[in-house]
Amino acid sequence: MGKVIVHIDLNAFFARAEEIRDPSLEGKPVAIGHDGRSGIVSTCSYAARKFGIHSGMPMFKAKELCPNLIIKPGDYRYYSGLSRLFFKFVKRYTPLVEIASVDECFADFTEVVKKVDDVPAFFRKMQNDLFTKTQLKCSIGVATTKFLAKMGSDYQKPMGLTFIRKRDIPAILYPLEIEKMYGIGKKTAPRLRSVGINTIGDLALRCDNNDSDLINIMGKFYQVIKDWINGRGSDVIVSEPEEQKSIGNSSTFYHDTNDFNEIKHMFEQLAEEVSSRAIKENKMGSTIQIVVKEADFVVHNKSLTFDNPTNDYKQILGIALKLYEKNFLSMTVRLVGITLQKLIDPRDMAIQISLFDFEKAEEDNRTRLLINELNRRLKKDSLMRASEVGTKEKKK
DNA sequence: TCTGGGGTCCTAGGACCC
DNA sequence: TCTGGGGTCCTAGGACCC
Repeated sequence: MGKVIVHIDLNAFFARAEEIRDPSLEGKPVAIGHDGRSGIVSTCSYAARKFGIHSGMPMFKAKELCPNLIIKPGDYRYYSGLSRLFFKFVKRYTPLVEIASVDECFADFTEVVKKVDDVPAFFRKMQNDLFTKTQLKCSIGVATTKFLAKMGSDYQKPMGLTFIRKRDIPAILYPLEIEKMYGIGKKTAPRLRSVGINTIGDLALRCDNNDSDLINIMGKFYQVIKDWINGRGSDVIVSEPEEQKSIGNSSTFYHDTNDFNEIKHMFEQLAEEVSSRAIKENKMGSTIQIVVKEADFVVHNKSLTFDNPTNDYKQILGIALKLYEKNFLSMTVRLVGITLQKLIDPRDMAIQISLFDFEKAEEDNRTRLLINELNRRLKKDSLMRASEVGTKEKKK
């Protein structure tokens, strides 16, 4: 018997949150996002969607489609409070809850469901209880794997409840357009269509035949997709929040610029944000990456790895500026960002050295590669000796 | 008035060594 | 002296998701 994996997705979460706070908004076209030159729609209510508005759309375009659109800037503190309520609600049913993002989670209901007679009625009640207690609306997907549960919660919105057993895959998923497949984005979808794969059903058929076009397009992801679509995907719920891998901040200029002072000022703000978040979360990183987006949207990254992890504002700023000056000076840019990577908890660190500058970091980098190398040789050497000893002892 | 900001993971090439 | 293949780390770029 397989597991019972559930995916719960809050419908139009930010927009719904605004409606909960101000019921007069209910039924009206509401969009969350910055109403500025380069603002885009983060989320919008179902009433707004009827005008053709969707997330990711430039705000000015949304206003064209719907002149009466109500625009809210987004109150993320409030949203995350509601979000915590939602997870708390789900955890009352089972501790096996994997938080996937602010408005969705997976949960393992295998044991819960064993005590239930009418399973669809049970989930319908859960959905209604969430609404009564928090006013939040959700869609629920119930399946044997995380992928199928996710596709299930996406199938009917809002307040949908969809069961996808393995035998339901052809009826439910096969007719869907290829863009509906989780993991297929706007780059891969056109490539799949160009080789005649237009629906998930087409994809499934070509997977069965180990189609070479498909393998070429998908690369390593091919096997994963094939498993997903055949109902063999992962059913493992990771309840512990995973260690964060990076802390970053980026910002788009009001106007594209090559004014170094302006850019420097932006880097100062970004470094301050990254540093304070890292300190707050008790993290230090030993790689600093800057990202630069040109006026034509071409993105460049430069990074530097060094020996002694830091979360110090001055060090982060210093490295970011050096990377910028070295690679992008005089470039006209749209956005810049700083990301701190290779995070560790400083409490796990044995040594901390405060001396720090860019040249030293670059030198450290070379030194560290050498140390890595020596370390490997040492390991190899000791292994060899161990095996030599083993041989000698055998001979005895 | 075209196109945000937070992330994660994968790939491919270069450097380096055995 | 020439050469192959395996392996790891760093870096830059890309794709995707919410």
